[in-house]
Amino acid sequence: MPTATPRTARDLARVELTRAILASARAQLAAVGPGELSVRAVARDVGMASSAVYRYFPSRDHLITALLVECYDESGEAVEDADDAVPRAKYRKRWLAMAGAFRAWAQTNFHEYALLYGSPVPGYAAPDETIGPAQRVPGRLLGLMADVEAAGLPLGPGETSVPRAVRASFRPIREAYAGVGDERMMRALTAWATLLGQLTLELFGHLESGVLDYDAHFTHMMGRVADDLGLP
Amino acid sequence: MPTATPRTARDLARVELTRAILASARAQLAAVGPGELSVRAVARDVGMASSAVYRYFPSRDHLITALLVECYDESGEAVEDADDAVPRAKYRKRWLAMAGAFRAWAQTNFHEYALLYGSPVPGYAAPDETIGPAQRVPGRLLGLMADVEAAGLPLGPGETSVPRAVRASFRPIREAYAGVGDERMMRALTAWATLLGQLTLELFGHLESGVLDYDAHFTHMMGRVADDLGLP
DNA sequence: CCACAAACAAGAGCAGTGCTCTCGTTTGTT
DNA sequence: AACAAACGAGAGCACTGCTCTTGTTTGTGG
Repeated sequence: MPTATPRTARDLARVELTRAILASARAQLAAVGPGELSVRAVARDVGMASSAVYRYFPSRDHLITALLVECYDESGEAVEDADDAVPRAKYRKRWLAMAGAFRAWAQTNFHEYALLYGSPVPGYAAPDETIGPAQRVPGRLLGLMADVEAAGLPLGPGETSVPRAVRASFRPIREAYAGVGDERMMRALTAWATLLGQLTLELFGHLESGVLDYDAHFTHMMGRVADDLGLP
Repeated sequence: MPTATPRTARDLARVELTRAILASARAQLAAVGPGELSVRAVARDVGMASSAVYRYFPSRDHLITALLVECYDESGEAVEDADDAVPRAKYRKRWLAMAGAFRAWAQTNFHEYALLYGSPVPGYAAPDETIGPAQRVPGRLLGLMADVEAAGLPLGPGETSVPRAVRASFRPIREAYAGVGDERMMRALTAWATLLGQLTLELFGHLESGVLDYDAHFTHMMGRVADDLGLP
C-alpha cells in the first residue's frame, strides 16, 4: 500500500524521517540482532530524542513489524530475481538458483534471517500485514511446482499416496496453487522444510563440528531435493 | 562431570541453591522465552538479592549455558527413551517414534526448543560443554542408521553418488559413526534437516494459514522421510 | 492575515534490566 | 582462637521501552 503523495512539507518530512528511522533500525539489525534492537539507539542515530521516535512508530513492536515486511520482501525479491534469471523451462536450475539465492541472502543478512525464521520475538504476534510478504519465497517455490505440473513432467520414483487427512490439511495451500497435485505439493512442502532446516542448522551453528564445506554440502543436498521433486 | 560429593554444610547449601536457581530459571523459561529471562526475577523467586545470584552463576550467559545443557539433555533423553521403547529391528517404527518424541518435547517445551534451535542468544557463543549434549538427538538418529547399515538393509531407489568434496566435508561425522555409508549418511543428514525445518515451520507459525492438521501433516512427512531413508 | 488545532520535538520520569562494588556476616580450616 | 574464603544484602551505574508534560512549529479555515 503506497503512501499518499506527500503534499505538504510536513508530510514529506514525515515520510523522510520514517524512512530514516527504519534505515537506522535496519543498520542496527545488521550488527546486533532483533532482540537487542534499541529505540533509543535509533533515536541517537537519527539525532532526535527517543520520545520523538514514538511519533513515527508507536512502539518497538511496530518498528519490528516494519523490519519484518522489509526483510520478507527483500529475501522474496532475491529469490524471485534468481528465478527470473533462469529460463523458465530449466526447472532444476531454477530450483537450485532460488535455493542458492535464498541461502546467500540469509548468509549476508544473518540477523535478518534470524528475525524472519528464528525464534519469534517475545510477546510479539506478527500482524496480518506480514503474511503476504512472508509467502513470497515459499510462493515462488510452489510457483515452480505449478510450472512443472503444467509441463506435464512426471514425478520421480517412490510415489507415496497422500492420505485423505493430509490432503485435506493443506487445502488452503492447494486452493492458492491449484493445478499442483497432492503428491507434488507434499514433496514441495517437504523441500521447503529441508531447505529451511538446513539453513537453520548451518547458520545457527549446529553443524559446526560436523560439516566442513558448507557450500558443497548445501549444493549437494539441494540437488537431492531437486531429484525428489522430479526436476530434470 | 559430576560435582564432588558435598562434604560441608556450605557445599551442600551451594549445590542446593544452584539447583534452586536453575529450577527457577527453567520455570521462567516455560513462560517467557530465553531473551526475557531475568536474573532479578530469578532472585526474587528464590528469595535472595539479585547480587547474590552472581555468586552461583557469574553471568546471565552462564545461567543460559546451564539451561542449554539441561534442555539438550532432556530432549535427548526423550528421543532415546522413545527409541528404546521400540524393538531394535523395527527401524521404521524407531525413526517415527524418535521424530514424534522430539516433536512432542518441542511442543510442550516451546521456549526451550527456541533456545536450542531458534536464533542464537545475542552476544552468546555456546561453550564446548554444550556440544556433547547437543549431539544426543542427531546422534541417536545416526545410531539408527548404523543399525540399519549393520543389518545390511538396502537403500531405496534414487541412489545418488556423493561427490568427493561432499564426502570429505562430513568426515568428522563419518569418523564418529563409522560403518554408515556415504549415501545413507547424506540421507540421514537431510532427514535431520527436514525434521528440524518442519518443526521450525510448525512451531514458529510459518504454516499458520497453510496447514490445518499439524499432526497428520508431520506424521505423513516423517513417513516419507523414512521411505527415503530406506526403512522398511 | 490571523486564529486555532493538529503534529511535533524535547526532557523528565517510571519501572525494569545486567552487573559491580562495598560492607558486614557466616562458615570452614589451620 | 585466628584468619581467609564464601556469602548475602544493598546501593549504585548505565541501559532499556515507554509515558507524560511542556513548549514549539506547521498547515488550514475563517
